[in-house]
Amino acid sequence: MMTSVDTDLIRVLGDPLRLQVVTLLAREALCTSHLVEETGAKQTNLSNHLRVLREAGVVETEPCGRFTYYRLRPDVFEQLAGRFAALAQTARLTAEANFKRSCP
Amino acid sequence: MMTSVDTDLIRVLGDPLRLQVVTLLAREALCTSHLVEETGAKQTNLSNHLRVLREAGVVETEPCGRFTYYRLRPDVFEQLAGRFAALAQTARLTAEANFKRSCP
DNA sequence: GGCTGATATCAGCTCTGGATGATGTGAGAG
DNA sequence: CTCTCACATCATCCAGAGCTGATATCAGCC
Repeated sequence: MMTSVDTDLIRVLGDPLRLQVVTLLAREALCTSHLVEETGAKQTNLSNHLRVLREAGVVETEPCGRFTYYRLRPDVFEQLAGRFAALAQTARLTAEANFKRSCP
Repeated sequence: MMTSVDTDLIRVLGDPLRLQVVTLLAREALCTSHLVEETGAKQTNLSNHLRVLREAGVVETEPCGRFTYYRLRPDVFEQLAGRFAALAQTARLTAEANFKRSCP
């Protein structure tokens, strides 16, 4: 079954600061100092969250001298959007047809 | 700005058991005992998670005698899918055009 | 080489959030 | 009315996740 929309990925995106970072990175590649400036979060904290995003495959890094550019991986979000769209579609169908399992 | 894809909603969906429930409910409306049976989780635990889903507006309930039917609200997922699709699109554009803010 | 600035890692604290057992509520069967 | 069953709520426990300060790494500049 196509059930499991990888929980870990959603979990990673369920944090306010991380989602803010993701939203910022969607528009342009940024390095850590930019993100510190934009979010107001401390460097250490941000670096920890970026590590989480990196390990989840949400972002990729490109070293540039002393700086490190972070950019979003669009395919991750395309897949995620697709999963949710599919879920929405089956839910819509279920709602319209009023599918329900009878009480035992 | 259309930035903030409501973190709370994503957070709610970022739990394995809750996502499993959502996936089950996408196909057919079920009552708690069904979900207990399907997931193998304890009734109390499941009831707690259902409360979270209810308060997040993800599911709606319909009492039916002693039973309570849970059904998914498709619009929630349609919106969510739309948000992620938009995010994916801007990220795709950014990646192809290689938008990056210059290092200070 | 030594220094500075950018970023990552580590260790520790705190507190949220999930799991569980006991209990409350409310509807139907007898 | 009473008993049972479906479900919700409450109180508690504990692991995990986020925040922070200190430290390590690593690249460029002098």
